[in-house]
Amino acid sequence: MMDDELLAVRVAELYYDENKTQDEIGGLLGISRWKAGRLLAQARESGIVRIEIVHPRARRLAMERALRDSFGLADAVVVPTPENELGVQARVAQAAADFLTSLRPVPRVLGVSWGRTLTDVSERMPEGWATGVTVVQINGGVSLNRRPGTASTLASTIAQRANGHAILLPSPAILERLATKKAIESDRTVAAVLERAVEANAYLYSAGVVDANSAHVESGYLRPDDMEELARRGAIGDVVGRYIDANGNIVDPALDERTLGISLDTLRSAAMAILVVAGTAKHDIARAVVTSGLCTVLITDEATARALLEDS
Amino acid sequence: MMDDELLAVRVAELYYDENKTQDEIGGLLGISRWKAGRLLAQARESGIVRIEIVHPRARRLAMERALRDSFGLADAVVVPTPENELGVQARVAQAAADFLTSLRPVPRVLGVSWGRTLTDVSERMPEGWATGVTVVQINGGVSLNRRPGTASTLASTIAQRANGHAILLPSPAILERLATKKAIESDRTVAAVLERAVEANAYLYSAGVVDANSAHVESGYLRPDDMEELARRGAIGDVVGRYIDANGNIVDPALDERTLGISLDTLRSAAMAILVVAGTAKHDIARAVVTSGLCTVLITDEATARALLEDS
DNA sequence: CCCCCGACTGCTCATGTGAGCACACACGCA
DNA sequence: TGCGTGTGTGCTCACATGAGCAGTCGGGGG
Repeated sequence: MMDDELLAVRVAELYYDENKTQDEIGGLLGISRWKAGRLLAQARESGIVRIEIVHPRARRLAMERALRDSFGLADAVVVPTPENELGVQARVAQAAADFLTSLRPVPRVLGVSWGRTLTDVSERMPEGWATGVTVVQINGGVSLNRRPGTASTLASTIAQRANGHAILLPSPAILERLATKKAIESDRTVAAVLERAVEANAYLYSAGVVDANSAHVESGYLRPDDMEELARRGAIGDVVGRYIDANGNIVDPALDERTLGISLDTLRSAAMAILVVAGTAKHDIARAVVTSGLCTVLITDEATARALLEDS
Repeated sequence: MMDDELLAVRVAELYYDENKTQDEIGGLLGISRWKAGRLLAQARESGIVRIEIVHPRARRLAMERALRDSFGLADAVVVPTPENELGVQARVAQAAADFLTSLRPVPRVLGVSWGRTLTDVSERMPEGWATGVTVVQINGGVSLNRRPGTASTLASTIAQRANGHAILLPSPAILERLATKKAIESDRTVAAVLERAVEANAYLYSAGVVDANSAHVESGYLRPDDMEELARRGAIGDVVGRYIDANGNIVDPALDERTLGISLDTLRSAAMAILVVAGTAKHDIARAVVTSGLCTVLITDEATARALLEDS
């Protein structure tokens, strides 16, 4: 066969652009119907024919399969990274909202963390996405945040749109003193929430990075030099307020003791823990979470997924 | 149906990325096999699914059809414009070479013009593209050109690779005086070539633009201020050395009289006249040629084709 | 109130398509 | 030369797919 590739191009053109049948193409190019078919398959495989699904809500199923296999996840959702690099979080948040909406069985109790990403997710939940879901906050809130109440409105929004109700955790994320934390934790109102939190059917959370403009610093729970110290100790980022290293281990036990919310072990042993994470900055923390078994479901963008798969 | 589009995306993903069968998809998404099929067709139509043939030799068959219909061409070849904008001519030249190679019936006598584009075409003709084709030069050569002999080597190359022979036109393109032109034209050697030229089965030529670094200026046939004058008179570009306006009419009859080669009417009444034209600069001259019936076959790039179709 | 119209659905049936198979041919090795 | 091997070809057959069609539903207009 002299120039197979060129012929494959002709076949692909006639098939896809002109939608001729393989038989017609065969007749037209003087080859058998089967040869045309084989050339076509070859063209698709070798990438001469590229089939692309261009839609904001489109997913990358091949990568999802790879992620599930590589990290033993129950499920994975990968959305294409948009060109402008800014809409990534929006895309991923939308994907998370879609995932929750079509999740079966519908979780009766959903544990949620807080942060910019999850706020975005909450706003994208469609009205009536489920009926009667109880949303529990799983770690301390952001009452000190400049935009007050984001943590609580986030949970409330998700709950309301499912005609359910939210159970909020009336506590800071990190306490200054261990004693205070113990005291708050044993308070009836707080303890009751935590009890519901560990019983959740599913957890939805994001992850933060060790960075001076983290929500923890912005909210005043940690100071910039605390961050530097954490980084020095090998912290990669945080999950439900708890700072971990590349292996998913707690970096600073003393600090962790003062952090109020469900434990990482609760997350690890959960039937369903959904991590929503987007953007280049979060590649490392995403890897840490995924490799240390903290999530069963990963929802992310294509670039992050590729980064995870590259060195698995 | 609440959100048809989103469903179409899911179907497309499962069909193209996961190659599930439409029946499987139906079962998976809780819709009938036929609905899945219809959604798929819809997704392709609405552009959610984009099927692209990425190959230097790929063509744009839909545009070719449109060009044939709009301008009454016998045939048209449109190649995708590459990203770098520089390889356009190479792509189009390759397409022209391919077109000639697979042209049936094989022309016994092929009339050729000269220029950068055609030189490119000649170099891309495959060895043994045909057998025994006589290649005739149809307009005056470029003996004064800095790279001497391009016009003749171009014709010779095409002829040699078809195991045929070239008939060269031993004359300048434009003569300084009408008397000289008449004299040369009536010379036996020149007249004989022109006789063969008008008998050609097919013509292959390109087009030039009215510009100070045109090959005509570079070769010394015209001066920069001649060009300005031509532009002032409404000249768009030249075809086989003859300058025309947007309607395909000769701009300067006196100049045209001094130009040696086949007439535009010969071209217009030819059974096959193949115009090879590439690049943004040549959109206008391409339009003039195509609308005034100077060619029966157009070989060009996608951007040029689009420009032609936009205001037809 | 009913009826008509259009959009949508799920079907039948003809056609298009891919997996698997037998053969043919060219090549390298004994 | 004879033999295996591997690639490429055209076939059969089962399955996937699209065109066309009748039934259904819902929303205006008489």
